[in-house]
Amino acid sequence: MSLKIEMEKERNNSLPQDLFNKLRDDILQNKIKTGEKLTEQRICQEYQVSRTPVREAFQKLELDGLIEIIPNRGAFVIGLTRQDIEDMYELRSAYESIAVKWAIDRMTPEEFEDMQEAFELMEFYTMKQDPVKMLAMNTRFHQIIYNGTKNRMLQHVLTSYQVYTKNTKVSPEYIKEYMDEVLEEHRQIFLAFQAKDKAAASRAAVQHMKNGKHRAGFGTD
Amino acid sequence: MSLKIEMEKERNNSLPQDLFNKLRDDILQNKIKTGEKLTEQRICQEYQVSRTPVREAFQKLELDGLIEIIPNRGAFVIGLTRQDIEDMYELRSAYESIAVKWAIDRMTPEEFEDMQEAFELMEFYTMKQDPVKMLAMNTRFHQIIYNGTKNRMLQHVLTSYQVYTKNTKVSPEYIKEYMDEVLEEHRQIFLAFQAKDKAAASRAAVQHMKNGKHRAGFGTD
DNA sequence: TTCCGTATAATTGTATACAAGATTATAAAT
DNA sequence: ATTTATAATCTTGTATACAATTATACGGAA
Repeated sequence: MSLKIEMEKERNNSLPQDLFNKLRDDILQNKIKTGEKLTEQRICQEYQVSRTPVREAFQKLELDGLIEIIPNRGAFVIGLTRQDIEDMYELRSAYESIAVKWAIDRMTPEEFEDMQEAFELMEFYTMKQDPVKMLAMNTRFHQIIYNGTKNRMLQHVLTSYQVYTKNTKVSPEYIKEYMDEVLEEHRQIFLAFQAKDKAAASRAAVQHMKNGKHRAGFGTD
Repeated sequence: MSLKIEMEKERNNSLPQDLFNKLRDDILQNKIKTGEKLTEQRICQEYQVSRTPVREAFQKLELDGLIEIIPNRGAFVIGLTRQDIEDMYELRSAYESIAVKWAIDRMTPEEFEDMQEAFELMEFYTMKQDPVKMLAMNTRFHQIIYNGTKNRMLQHVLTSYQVYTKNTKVSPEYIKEYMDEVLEEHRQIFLAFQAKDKAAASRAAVQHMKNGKHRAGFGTD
């Protein structure tokens, strides 16, 4: 099965973790539909593994709110509604605001250098008009901030939102038109970090989320 | 074993779910120390179950950030530092603020009635000086708000913070002194809900968190 | 046909078995 | 005594087996 081969390429994690990641992406990308039942056996055959790791992945999916496990009945997919995604931008915005403030105080010099490098690469790939690599650096830029907060709960939730957002987003081609805009928003965040200006960083992060929501096709409520 | 008997009393959930809840509480209450290795066999013997449900519970604990599973090595407890708890109050505050605003718009009349009842019972148990039942109603009051937001992600995160806070808190006897104060803070929130005043509800919720942090022995940063 | 009950099949829940990797103990060599 | 190599033991990772519950199919009665 193609899915299995695809997965084997990048097997640094445990089997349950990989299954979790794959199933999560499939649910977020609507390859697996809302309400659908995830039969253990089907997943087993699809990935050529036994029920044990599949069940362990299911437990994680349940805690992540992507499926509901009804005892003795099975696992049912819970998708994201338009409202869920719209809400998520507001939740993420609140946490991004806190994150930049904490990161400015708690980040190590090494992490700041990483951030600078990530930003400069964003500039580079914007210039080269390479949306895929630009997006990868975008993800990295934010991830460095999350790690800089030194708070596991915040890191986890924001990373989760990042994955959700990425998977429900539009094509790289569409992004191409907005690359300059996105770069400028990150520049504002980066400059605020350089100046260690927490208020400015917070404003820039919130604005970035607001614009991101708009770019993803959601009104500014 | 006493733990098993204790657990059997309230077995409406699945076995992995019960194990998850029990282990989470034990970690938060520091009965299981930070850094300690959770051997599957030990948990199996303690609860008289096989490794399968134990491993499934471990997966959930890992996603919740309470343990770290190192492949082929085992599960190691990650505790909460004082800084983690202090941070949590700020994270929770930001979400409580959003929650009351959403709940005011999205709550059903039935949910509002439940909220009113929960508040009135808080008044009653404050009068009766019963801190345990007062605290139970406190939990219920907030839970009604969370459900009122109609957003699963927010519900999940806030419920999680609630569990964390509850388990790291001081004794009911200590709470007794603050019952009137706590009641008044909830009255402010409730009145704002009655008036559907989102700004006032947000202010009241944030103030409630700020005071709660102080009562738990954490300076107002 | 429609409804209901029973029997059969399918699926989930839990326990156990086996394989692979990690840890510890033992013994030999320096 | 210390160190290193090797073997035994223990722990985890995965698969399978068995038990319990649920879903489905079949057949008879109204």
